[in-house]
Amino acid sequence: MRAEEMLQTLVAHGYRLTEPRQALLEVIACRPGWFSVRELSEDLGQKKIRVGRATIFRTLNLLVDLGLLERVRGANEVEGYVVTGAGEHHHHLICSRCGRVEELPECPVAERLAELAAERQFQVVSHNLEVYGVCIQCLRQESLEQEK
Amino acid sequence: MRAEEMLQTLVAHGYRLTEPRQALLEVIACRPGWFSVRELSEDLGQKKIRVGRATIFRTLNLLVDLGLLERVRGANEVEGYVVTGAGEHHHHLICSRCGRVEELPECPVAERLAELAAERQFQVVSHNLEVYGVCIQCLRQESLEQEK
DNA sequence: CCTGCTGGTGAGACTAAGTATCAATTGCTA
DNA sequence: TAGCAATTGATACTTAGTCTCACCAGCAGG
Repeated sequence: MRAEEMLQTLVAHGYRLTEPRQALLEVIACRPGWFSVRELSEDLGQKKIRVGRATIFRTLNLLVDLGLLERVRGANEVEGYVVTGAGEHHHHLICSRCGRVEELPECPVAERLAELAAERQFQVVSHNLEVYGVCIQCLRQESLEQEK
Repeated sequence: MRAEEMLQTLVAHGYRLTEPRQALLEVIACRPGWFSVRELSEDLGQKKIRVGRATIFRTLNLLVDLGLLERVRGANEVEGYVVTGAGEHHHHLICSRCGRVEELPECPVAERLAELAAERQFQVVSHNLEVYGVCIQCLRQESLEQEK
């Protein structure tokens, strides 16, 4: 998702189009997959843009609320975020090697979960699925290295 | 799971049976469901038992490694832990009201996830599912309160 | 029962995420 | 272009979690 689009969404929800927000969105849009707040700060630092810590978190929360971002615990157990198309329900395949994130086109839980929850009379409000593994690119690279 | 059993597991794996570990396990065993480190510390404080921060985290990590505990992000987005029967694969229904945790008897993801991942040539190593909602007890209580 | 080796502990400093406060600033609208 | 409300940044704070290092205590072997 491009920075432009995210800005549009902000404006559409009545939020102001400020300098720090633009800077943040640009940096976020450049990140291919999962990122931590630390990485974000570093990116900003490299671009010589100063944005206060508080603003970073405020903006991240905003984006999460709007469904543009999602909080995801990375493979290394570190908290971070992932850009998501829009507010729809979805899950991710997270590569433990490169941190890249692929979106799952459908929810592999929905059906069976509904049944199980009904059995136990548990009212499901939401759920959260994170899948860890190795993506095809990293698998290939690995087998190349082993050939040497 | 009782504190005794957890101690047995520790010993069976060659770990020593120390004072702080016993104290921690007892407090953990008393917790019905999800708990944060903060709650744990408070419980220890109330019982007038002093255990160093480092030891708490060491022990928690140990228990996670042994599969007796699991790290779970609570409904309020706070990190915490949950006691799990043993090292097997399982998931949880987490009640956002009372924090109680029910174990799911089967994994509602396994089948469909395997298919989806195969399609995209992603090698799944592990996955993590957390389900949030309201448990039957809290639902009942709620409807009682509304009747008034 | 005692002793020593080694695993375990606690204090404390450190990293990092995330929140709260509040005065100063800046988008936007009229 | 003036003004108001939304936004910002500095700063201090909370909590999770790690690391180090000197000290301590389980437990095995005598």
